[in-house]
Amino acid sequence: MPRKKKYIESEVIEKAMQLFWHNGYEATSIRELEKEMGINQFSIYSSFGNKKGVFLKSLSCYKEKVKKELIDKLKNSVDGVDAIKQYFYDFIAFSRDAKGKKGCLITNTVNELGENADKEILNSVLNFAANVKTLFIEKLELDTSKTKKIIEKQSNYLMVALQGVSVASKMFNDEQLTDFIESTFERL
Amino acid sequence: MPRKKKYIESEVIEKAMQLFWHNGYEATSIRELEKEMGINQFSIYSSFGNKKGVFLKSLSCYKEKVKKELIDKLKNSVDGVDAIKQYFYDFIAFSRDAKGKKGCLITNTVNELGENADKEILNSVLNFAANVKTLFIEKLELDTSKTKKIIEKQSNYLMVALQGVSVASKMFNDEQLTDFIESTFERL
DNA sequence: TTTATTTCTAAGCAATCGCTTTGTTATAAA
DNA sequence: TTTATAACAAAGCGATTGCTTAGAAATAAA
Repeated sequence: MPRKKKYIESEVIEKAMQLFWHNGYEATSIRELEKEMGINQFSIYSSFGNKKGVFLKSLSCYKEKVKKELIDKLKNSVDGVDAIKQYFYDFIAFSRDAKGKKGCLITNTVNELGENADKEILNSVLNFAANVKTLFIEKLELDTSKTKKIIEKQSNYLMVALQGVSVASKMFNDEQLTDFIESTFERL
Repeated sequence: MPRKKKYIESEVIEKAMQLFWHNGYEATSIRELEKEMGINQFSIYSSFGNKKGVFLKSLSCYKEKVKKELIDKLKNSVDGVDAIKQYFYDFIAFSRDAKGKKGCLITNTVNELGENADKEILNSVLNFAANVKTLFIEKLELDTSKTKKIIEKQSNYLMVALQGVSVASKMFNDEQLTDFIESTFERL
């Protein structure tokens, strides 16, 4: 009996995600979300509950996007360390668009909300980081000469390095980023 | 003829800086600054003009603190690369206090405000990064076997690595951070 | 003591925040 | 065609934002 929704939730969340990615969580207002998502506040709240709900869905959307555009490529590669290195370069391209340098939404969120962030948000973020690390470990294990201990150390190294690239991609130029990535992978 | 101020500007700015360091620029309200600085809004505005003015002074205060507690030690060291490595470890301790993990105020600011930040703020931030890089270069040059090109590359490498430590220090544990620092300096 | 000047407290400004409510419009089942 | 139901647009809620203003309190010079 009721009329149908004029919007598709996954489509409007993609737009919300872009806004959070550009501006961060707190700096993104419901009014801006209205405009960007193309639906009004009532629809936002009836579909997603509250601002945090929109953000959590946006985080999921971001993860899917990363999976499609970065993770799957890494997973399917037959290379080990070289594939991870390519992931770093791919991420830099991924983190940019016509509107500017956005870094990584996950890293941005940790940096903005810190350890005192809402637990659901924090879980979502940490869960993603854990997945990436697991994937790095899988790729490192392709070199069977490496011990478990070395692989653990190198995966920790790569995870922090990735955070560095995420922040640095906002302020450093391509030469500096290339220097970093090349140096990072020189001895792995 | 007039009455005297009850507060010392440098003292209240130190407290404002701590608040910005913990919570970021946007998330710090004038009301919170009032409480933390121990003076009221009128005094804040008459001394510093506006919120941005308080923040700019806070950035200067932060830089002085870093200089005293980290930079001077690095400058005075006779070591080269090892002194930089120690700087990384010192930074981690520096970035923590009883209230939590704060990262680096400069990095936090870049990550929060991005490339669209106010120009005065951006200048202040980029100027600091340039100073640190110059100092790293000086220390790298102590090894006279390194070419200019290698030193440029390694200094870029170290600057991005430092950003990584700053963000990662908020969410990673000490073992992961140590793995990162040790691995980072294996490559120099 | 008087007076000029500045700091102080405290109330108040418009604008915006996240969120809710109200009343209208559209639509699928009866 | 009627009717129940949900989506819609828009106005409005109290709270908070950065910032200003008005009046009282304090103090050094006259």
